[in-house]
Amino acid sequence: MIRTNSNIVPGLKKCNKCIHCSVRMIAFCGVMEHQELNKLEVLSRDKFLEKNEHAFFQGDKVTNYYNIRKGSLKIYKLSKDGRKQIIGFLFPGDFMGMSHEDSFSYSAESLEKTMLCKFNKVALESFFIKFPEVENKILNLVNYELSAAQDQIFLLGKCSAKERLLQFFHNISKQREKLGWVENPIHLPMPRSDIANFLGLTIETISRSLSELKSNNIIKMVGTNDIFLNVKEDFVY
Amino acid sequence: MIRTNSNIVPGLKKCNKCIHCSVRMIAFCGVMEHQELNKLEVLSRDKFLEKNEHAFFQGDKVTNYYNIRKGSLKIYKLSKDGRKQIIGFLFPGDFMGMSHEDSFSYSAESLEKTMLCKFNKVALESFFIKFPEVENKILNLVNYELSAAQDQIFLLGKCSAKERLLQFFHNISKQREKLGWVENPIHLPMPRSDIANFLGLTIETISRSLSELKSNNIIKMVGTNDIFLNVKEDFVY
DNA sequence: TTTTAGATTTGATCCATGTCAAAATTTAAA
DNA sequence: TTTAAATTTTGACATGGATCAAATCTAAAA
Repeated sequence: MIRTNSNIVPGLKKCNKCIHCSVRMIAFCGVMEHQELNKLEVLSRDKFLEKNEHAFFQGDKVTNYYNIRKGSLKIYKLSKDGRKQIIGFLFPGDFMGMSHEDSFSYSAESLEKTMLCKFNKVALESFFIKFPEVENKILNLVNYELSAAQDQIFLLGKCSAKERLLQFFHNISKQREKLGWVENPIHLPMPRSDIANFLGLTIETISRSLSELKSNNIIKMVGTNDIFLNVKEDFVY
Repeated sequence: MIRTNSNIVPGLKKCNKCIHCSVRMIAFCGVMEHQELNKLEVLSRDKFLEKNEHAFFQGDKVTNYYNIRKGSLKIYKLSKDGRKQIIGFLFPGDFMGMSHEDSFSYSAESLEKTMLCKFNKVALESFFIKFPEVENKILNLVNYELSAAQDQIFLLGKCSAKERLLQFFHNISKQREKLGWVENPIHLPMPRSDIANFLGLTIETISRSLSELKSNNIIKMVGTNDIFLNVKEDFVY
């Protein structure tokens, strides 16, 4: 049996220092030198989420920012009349919680057991003033998110159901590559209903598209949530 | 006859100082004091675009950033196989050209005669280091853009053709309000084909939806490009 | 003013995806 | 293990918006 990091629970607190953090180099903390890192570390508080637990809700006042250290979340918006649209999935290394106004414009809910670094908003913003390269890195991350959102607009505006699903899988594969995880098979931490919602489709269409991709040998499934991709190019860009 | 600002062409260069700029307070320059503003002004170069002229193309190396001073642009992405998706429209006060990588992830084309302030990328980024409140303002603007992109994802994922069109009109109305222009009637600087593309629909569907909105007295049209909105609430949020 | 090319609207038909229903599978509970 | 609940898949049918075609309308050019 292969032991994964997730099994190493005892002693976690002691190994928890930023300097040993496995996602530091892809998170905003990656721009800091070791001595600066210590000053950031004292601002950080651990926050654990059970599966399907919210980090915050749309409309809540923004008091904290978060780094995702382990696990995953969905972020979604609700309209006045109760319609829900998932606008993204977040993975280790992602920064979460910034808003252009005082309150969150979306809700954030974990897809599995998840670990966050929580920073007081005011404290972290003071930190930016002392370490402008940190704010600059955050600006770069927000620009990256904006670009991802624009890609999603393309997907919803111009792609068929099968194309949306395949692109979604490729995006998860690229995310894993960025994290240094095996790119194939990819694991889907979210149910079909979340995939459908995110891609602007229904679960039935997702299921039918999956069946077609399988019978065309474009993907291979192991169980319901692990997928091998046989096509490596992402067709859109 | 009512004289609008757009008629005042002679003497423009002389009235062109940042201090007198009509969009300064909604643009990033709005955070600067007068003496700082002079230092920014020397970095700025005027750039005029005729109708349907590109400011830059997707894939070009990013060497400049832009402020829109007058007119409007569409920004769009092209896929490998030639599909095009408009991902946004830009208006006076908007900041344009930031990217998370070296090259532009979209193209920018004017919808009408347009005036830009052009800043050398390296020079403006050096300016950020001296005036961190400017970079902070840009971060806020990018967060605003991100939020707008997320709203568009909601629109494409969950709204009917008629809802998309109505929300689009409301967004333009809000934009005008922000600029201190009359909210009603709104003027559409783009052709139907651009509206259709942006909303993930066809021109025929736009035309049919328009006809329905007219016959239900939700909008009133003057010519083909000026619209009175009778409903003031934006239904989604 | 008249002509002409382009843009917009309207009509007829089609199809990709949605909706509703039921069967099969997976996961959790007893 | 067995049972029950939830999730996923498959089937039959409906529909909103796309496609193709033609008729208007608008604005620029002659």
